[in-house]
Amino acid sequence: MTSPPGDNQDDRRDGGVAFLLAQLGAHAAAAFAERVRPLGLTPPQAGVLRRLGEVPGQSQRGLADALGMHAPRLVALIDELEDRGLVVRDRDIDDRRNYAISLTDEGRGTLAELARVAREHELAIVAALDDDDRSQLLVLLRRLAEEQGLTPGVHPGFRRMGRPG
Amino acid sequence: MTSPPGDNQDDRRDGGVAFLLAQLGAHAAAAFAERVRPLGLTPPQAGVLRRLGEVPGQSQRGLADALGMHAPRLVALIDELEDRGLVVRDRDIDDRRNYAISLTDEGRGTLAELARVAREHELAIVAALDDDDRSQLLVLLRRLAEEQGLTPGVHPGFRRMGRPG
DNA sequence: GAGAACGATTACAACTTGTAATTGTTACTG
DNA sequence: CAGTAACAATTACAAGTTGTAATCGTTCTC
Repeated sequence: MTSPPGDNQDDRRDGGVAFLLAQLGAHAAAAFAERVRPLGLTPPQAGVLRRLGEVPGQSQRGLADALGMHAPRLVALIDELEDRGLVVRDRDIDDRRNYAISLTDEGRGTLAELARVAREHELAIVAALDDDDRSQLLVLLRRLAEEQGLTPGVHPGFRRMGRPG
Repeated sequence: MTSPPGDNQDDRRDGGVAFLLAQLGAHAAAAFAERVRPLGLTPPQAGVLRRLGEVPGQSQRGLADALGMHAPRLVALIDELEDRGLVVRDRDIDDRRNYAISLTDEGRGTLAELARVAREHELAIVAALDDDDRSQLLVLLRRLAEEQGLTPGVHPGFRRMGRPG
């Protein structure tokens, strides 16, 4: 027994770490969706843009794998981003089956705004903690994520997110 | 730029607290759904049972409010739980509009299994941490949840969860 | 009593996601 | 140098879930 009778509410569902993570995670995801809505983006689209900023010229298959989503889903996302002029599809000269997806100048601008929004979002979420506590929390969460085998930057919920306003 | 020096990657999307919370939260929710599936329950149904264990004889409206879900959604959940003999609908004698929902003996048995599963789930999630770190994490997460105005025990994602196997 | 308010229910519509089949291109192989 | 297999991208389709609006019975109030 790790928890004495007095404070064994540690593993109770409404007070345990697991439930709090699920609760806070859903809240953080919803809040982020709210923040990127004014940019006309959904969280999955934001993930696509960010990934393209890191690794330009990827194929759609590569993007889909990196983001953990299915190919048909990605097609629709790219379609919308391309229609709005944020990304372009260029044929890969070596292998014309592949499309090389890249950011346009406008896409880079949106990505910059996205970075700003993400920064604000982060600050809003950790507003209750001072710098020391934030570092502490970051260390603990990263340890959990690693133990659970989660890939950095890949959000399991990229598959289901609401539309922009 | 790849990874600038120092620790300003704290607010980068793939490493910040906000993203880690969303990532871990989605993972924890999915893992919990997986664990309750053998019991033939979805997470929302598990929430209903747990709530009924705490406050028996509630009306459906009371339950819906307490769990943060819409009435029509709750009707379907109760229907299934009642068909399986886990809960019963009794008319409120004072106000016959209300149905008083209670657990059956079998429902109490399922609730006990549910508690066991939840305990295992909690331990699996925090497996990477020792007791001190768990307490520390719990304190930090509770502070975040309070700051964000989250109601203890109410999961924002109770509205969308998969079916049992 | 007559009408407004409320709980529960049903029916409906919108949305999102996963699977399967299609097309065009490249690599392998006899 | 065919001809087949494999792969990227796309399209079409089907399934499941969720939120809104209308319906029915009951209760409170004037």
